[in-house]
Parts: sequence; C-alpha cells; structure tokens
Amino acid sequence: MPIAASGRGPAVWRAPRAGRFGGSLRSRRSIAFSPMTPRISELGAHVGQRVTVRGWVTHVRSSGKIAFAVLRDGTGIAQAVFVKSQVPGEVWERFGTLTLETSVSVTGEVRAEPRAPGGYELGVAALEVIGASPTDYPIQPKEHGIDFLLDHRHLWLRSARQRAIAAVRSELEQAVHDFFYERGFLRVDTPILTAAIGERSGLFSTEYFEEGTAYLAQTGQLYGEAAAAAFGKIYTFGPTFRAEKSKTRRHLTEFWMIEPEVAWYDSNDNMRLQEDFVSFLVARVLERRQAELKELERDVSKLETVKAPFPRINYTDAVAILQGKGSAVQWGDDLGAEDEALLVEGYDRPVFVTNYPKEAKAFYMKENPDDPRTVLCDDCLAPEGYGEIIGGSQREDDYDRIVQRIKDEGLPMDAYGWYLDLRKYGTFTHSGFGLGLERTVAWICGLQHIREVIAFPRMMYRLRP
RNA sequence: UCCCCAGUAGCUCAGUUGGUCAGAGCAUCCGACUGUUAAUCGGAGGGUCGUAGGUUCAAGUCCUACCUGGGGAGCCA
Repeated sequence: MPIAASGRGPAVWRAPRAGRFGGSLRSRRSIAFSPMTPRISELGAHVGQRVTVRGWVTHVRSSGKIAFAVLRDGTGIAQAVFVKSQVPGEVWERFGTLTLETSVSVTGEVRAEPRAPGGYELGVAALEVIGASPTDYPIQPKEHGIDFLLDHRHLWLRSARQRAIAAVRSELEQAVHDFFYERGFLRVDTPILTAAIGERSGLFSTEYFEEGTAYLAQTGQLYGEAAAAAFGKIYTFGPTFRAEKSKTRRHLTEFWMIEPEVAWYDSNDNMRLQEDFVSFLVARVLERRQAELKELERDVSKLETVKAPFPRINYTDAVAILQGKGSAVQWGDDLGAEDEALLVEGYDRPVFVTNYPKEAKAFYMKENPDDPRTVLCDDCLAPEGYGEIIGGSQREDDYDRIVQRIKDEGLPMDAYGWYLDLRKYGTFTHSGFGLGLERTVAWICGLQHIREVIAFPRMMYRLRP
C-alpha cells in the first residue's frame, strides 16, 4: 500500500478536508476522527464552527489563567486562546510545553475577533503537539544581521515578510506565463548544460563524459533564436548562471531569466513588447497582491505610474545629459550604475536607453543603419535606482556581418556553426530581450537586496543552505 | 581582482585618551498575572572579546598578518 495508509504519521495529518474525497474508505475514516481542517486563510468561512487547524507556533503569551498561541500555516496567522478554567488540565499543561515553531494541531471554535492577529481566533478545546521544537530556535521576532539570516535561510523563510516576497514572486511568474500565453507565444525550454557559447562573462564548468567540458547556461537566447525561426513567437523561462565575482545587492550567481524572441520584430517592436510586458507585470501585482505589498511596506504610488509607453533616450543623448549633470562618462563607455541612477532621476516609470556603442555590447546585436558606431539595442532601467532589469536587442541577421563580429570578438567560430545556420537558411529580422526575474521582484517589492527574492540564493560566498 | 567596513553572550549591540570593561536589551530557565498583540513585572544562568603574533607594568581597545562576512567598483539581468 502507498505511504498514506502505512501509518507513518498521525492519521489526522493525512486527513483530507471533509467531503473532498467523499466515498473512499480513507475519507470516511478521517471524517469520523477529525472535524473540518481548514487552512487559516479559510477560517472566515467557519465562524461558529468547531475546526482543527494545523500549523506552527510563532508566538506564545500567557497571563496566568488565560494564554495565547499564534499559529502560522503559510496561508495566514490565527490566534489560539486557552482559558485555564475551560480546557482539560492536560491541555493547559501541554500549552506550557509550546515553544517557537512547535507544529501543532489545535481544535476549537472559530470566532471573529478584532483583537486577534489575522482577525480570527480559536477558542481551544483540544491541542495536539505534532512536532516539538527545542527552545533554541534561532530566529526571533526581532532584528537580525544579514549574515545570520542567510545562514538560517531555511528557517528565515517562515517569516511573514519572506512569505510576502515569495507570494509576489510566484504571482509574477504566473503573470509572465499568462502574458505570453495570451499573446500566442510558445514557451520553449532551452538547455542548461551547454558547450561554450553565449556571452563573455564567467562560466561555471563541469565534466561532461567524452565531450570534455560543459558549461552552465548564461542565457537561453541563442537557442531562443533557433526556436523563433521554427515557431515564430517564443519565450524561455529558466535559471541562468554567471560565475562573475560580483558582490553587490544586484547580483546572484544563479538567477532566473525570461527571454522572449520574436520573428519579424525590429528593435522598435521589441521595446513596445517590453513596456507592455513590464506594465502588465506591475499591474498584476497591484491587482492581486496588495496584502503582500502592505506587509512589505511598499509605497504602491511608485508602482501605479508604471504604464506604457516608457521614455526612450538614445545612448548618445544620454551621454550628453550625464555630462551635463557632472558625470565623467565619455562616448564609448558603458554606463555605470551611478550613471544609470542619474539618468532615471525624475522619471516615474522605467526608462529605455537605446543604441549603445558596438564595443560595449555583444556580438549578436544588429548594427544601427543610422549610426554604424552603435547597435540596435536597449536597456530598460527600473525607477527608484533599481537599475537594469532588461537588456534587449534586434539581432544581427546578416550572415557575413555576424561572422565578422565573431572574428572581431575573438570567439571560437566552430562553436557557433549551428547558430550561423539560422542566418544561412532563411535569415529573418528578429529581436528579443532578457528580463531578470529577481531584479524585477526586488524592484516591485521595494527591497534593498536581491538575495531575499529567491528562496535559496546562490552568491559568490554562499552555496548553502 | 581592487577599494571601504565589520567580527564582544543564542540574537542585536554598547564598551570613552589603553587602567572595575566582561555590560545592556531580547531569547532561555524559575516565579506572578483572566484579553495578550515583539505583553508586562520580579529573579537566575549564560562570553577563550574572529585566529595568531607583537607593543606595553597593563590590550576588547594600539600594530601586523590571516580567517569570515558585508557594502561598492568592474561585469552584467
């Protein structure tokens, strides 16, 4: 028999919600032994009823003959009230053993109670301890240092703030799929193990049978281009890896990227897609995750103005603007983080910086016919100093020109054989971009550090937990 | 790779020109309290001051090296 019937855990732990699987042997048994077992977020529908809530203790307070335990189950928090004169002596005794993060099953009557965190409370009749928790639980309801928190990331995730961030991230991931699905894009999953191909910055490597060295993908773009020629409108959504020795609040060694690639889109179409996309994402979070934004104390007025179209500044103008503001930047330099922040000052929505010098950008970007020193590309800079969330470009579609660029960059021609085929067999105008999920979530949540935005961040000096 | 900053109790930190400098709050344990909201009140336990050298009558404090972490630059999303 499967695990569920093996008696490995308490029967109540496995009990499905009453009526959910009506008719089966299993459910009849669980109905007999346990009342309804709603999640905390569902308690409002059970006022006046006796229910059982399973969760973890986040707070214990006692005033002699009345005591409170706040429970968390991931969907919300609820307060369990123990009155000494109204519960069996053994339940009162057991309350005394509750510590932070003890997992429990509490049965009692649901009451609406404005004084209770979460708005509802349970007048306790029965309490079962499922998993004890020693008194040295490291994370307290107080401030901690970032080093300590990252060492205890597996437990830190249990906090209300981390749940709010995870919920916004999950909402954004769903919104990404909805956006592209509604517009007829196919999702294409590109390889994570690759031969040497992609961009110039650091690569993680691993042994790969007789093929020698494999590298963890830094981008799915080149594969995305092949898929665009096959399927027209595609996007990828996957992890990417950069072995850059970057120690800043904007960098991870493993992060998630969304990369659309569209046949017959030029650079202008590409930017329109980007501004529609970013506006859609922000609107979705504002629409469905107000509670989480409030938990994060996000100033939503800064998000409500994020609507397409976004201002566009071409690189050459940007340099002049920056020089006017006192920057030492020279034409030909890439823009630094400080320059980016200076440039978006005063805008209430993201800003595109377009057509950078060829030398500052990757080999696959198409030369700008109006100014051959530059390429048809754009960076999308988030407001409030959050910096680059998107890098996009129209791709070079001329076979001879791209061969020349590969040579100029000193890249290994043999690694790009299949990529060149895309220009050899029916070349096509196409464009795409990459949106960094973590930077986008950090911006929308208003967080200082990108590392809080992913459950288990991978950074230069952090591989565990 | 480079620049800056920090390591003192389980956690967050204070610690003066080198001389009662081994401290506080929270957490933990014991006690009180029938509506608490990071409860409150009383009491208790808890530290090789990151490591190794050095200067000095005396080092948590000054010097050197190293270790660990953080922020930033570069590079990028």
